[in-house]
Amino acid sequence: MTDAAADTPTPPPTSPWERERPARARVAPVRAPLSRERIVEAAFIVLDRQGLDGLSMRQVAAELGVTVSALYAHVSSKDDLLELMYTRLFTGFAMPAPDPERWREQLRDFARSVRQRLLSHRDMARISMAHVPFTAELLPHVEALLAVFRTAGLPDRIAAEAGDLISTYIDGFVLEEGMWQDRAAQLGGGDSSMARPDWREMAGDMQDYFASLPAKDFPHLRALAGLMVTDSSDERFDIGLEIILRGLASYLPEPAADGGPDAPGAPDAPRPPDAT
Amino acid sequence: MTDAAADTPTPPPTSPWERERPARARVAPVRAPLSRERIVEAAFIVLDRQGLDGLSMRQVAAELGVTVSALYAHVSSKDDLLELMYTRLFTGFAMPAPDPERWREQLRDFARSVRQRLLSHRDMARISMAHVPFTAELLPHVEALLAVFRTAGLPDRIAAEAGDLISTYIDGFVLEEGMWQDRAAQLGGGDSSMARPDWREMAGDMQDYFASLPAKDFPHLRALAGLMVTDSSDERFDIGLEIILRGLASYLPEPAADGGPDAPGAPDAPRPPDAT
DNA sequence: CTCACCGGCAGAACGCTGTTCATTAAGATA
DNA sequence: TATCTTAATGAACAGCGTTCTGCCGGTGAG
Repeated sequence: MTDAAADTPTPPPTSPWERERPARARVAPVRAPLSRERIVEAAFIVLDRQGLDGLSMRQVAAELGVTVSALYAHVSSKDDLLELMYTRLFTGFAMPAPDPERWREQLRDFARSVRQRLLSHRDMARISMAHVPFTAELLPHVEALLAVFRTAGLPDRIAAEAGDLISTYIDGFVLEEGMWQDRAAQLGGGDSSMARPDWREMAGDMQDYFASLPAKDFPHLRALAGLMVTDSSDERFDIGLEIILRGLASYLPEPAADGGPDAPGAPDAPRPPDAT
Repeated sequence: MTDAAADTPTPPPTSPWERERPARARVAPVRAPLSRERIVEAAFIVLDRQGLDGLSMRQVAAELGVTVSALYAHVSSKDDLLELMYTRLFTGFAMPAPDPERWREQLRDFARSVRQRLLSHRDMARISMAHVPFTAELLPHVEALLAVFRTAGLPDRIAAEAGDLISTYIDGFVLEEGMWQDRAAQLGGGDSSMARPDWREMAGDMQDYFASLPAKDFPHLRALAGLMVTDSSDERFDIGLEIILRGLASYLPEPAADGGPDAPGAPDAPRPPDAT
């Protein structure tokens, strides 16, 4: 504070327009010491903005106002970060307590909730597809799912596959949803706010394309064009899910004459979504 | 040939040590003019050797003894090349003529054949997952699949989803197979010839891990550990497939008492793979 | 109070990627 | 023989994941 002040002249009193960063606030606002959680958080922001192909370590670092190498002090690799994002997507996910009388509804709710979580971040199904839920944080979820299957009365060999089957279905369905969405956005233009109308337009184009196929060679494709490309994917998701649930139900012993009106087990007893 | 020869002086007679390329035979042996087909072929070689992550345009070019930019005269982008590989994997795939009495067997054969094709090239399920079979070359296959569903008697809304459901299942299953295989190889060491013993060892480790979980918290996971990680994936594949087929069968009208011993339609009539 | 330490971040660098550009060599055509 | 077309080259650009070295500020010991 003596003559040393000549070497480091006291900066002029911070001018009003940059008053908001008084103490060493150039890049790192001194707060938030860059934890794993903050990195994951920033990664989700970049993911939603630029998609999985645009999710680079440099972009995540830029989102945090930090250099790339700083990330590697908390995250060992990009794969590590992706795995963190995958597990964080499903932590806190409420699993049902197994109820043998409601296992179909429980699985329906489960599947729909998983799909919603996957849809809550762009390209999340692609990330989910590349990972296996056998990490320590996600094992309880697998256990809870198995519990639903087994207490419902499914044979062990069926229960062992059912979880994979349903999870694969959800991931694959949402993945495909995202692909169509991307294709529509890319076809229409870069503006992401235009995704909606472009999607509807593209669905119409697809139906027109199917309808334009030679009737002699593609009778079934023409007949089902209106069903394969629909406005809302919710119905399609439920139908595929119902096929799986009915397949599982076929492995239950026949309800032994105690059958209430909602007795599970009979493969044709539970009402289909709307299979006229 | 007048004084213009001074501008382009005739090169000295090729010195003896570079005599081996008398007529433009340095890299391209003048034969095989680098068609799309040849590029795809080389891409498959690189894919099998280095996996999808090691499949770069430069590697493909090197495999052909050609520079990168030469590829772009025949292929518009890497995505284009991947799509070419995807469609070529399934061109020439024999689809069954729909037979209402054998639709389950036909679908089983179909699914197993598709799985074998996916397994015939490394990481092929990852490529398949990223594409939709709605290209001109693959549309007949979709049509044939729909024909099987509809002539079997499935409602249209079910038939429209069944193709996606089965395809997604196959892709997802093989994808997961490959993931475990990669993880085992990567854990054991880079030597690809060691893949087999490492896989078995890893399956044992997984089972041990499941068995070591606290019995109080993971009873079902412990009970099914031996079924979820098996030596051969063939059984598991068939079981998941059978669940789907039974689910589809549940949408058929009850067989009207004409039933032979192999009558399709009854969801519990066809024998499960081995669901004790 | 001083000094050494040490963790967390910056900056630069390496080798790789997909893609584009101008250039060149060779064959075909007139 | 002169021109045109084709196909491949080599260099370049921007970006990627990852690693290494060095700085800088806060902390505990003497």
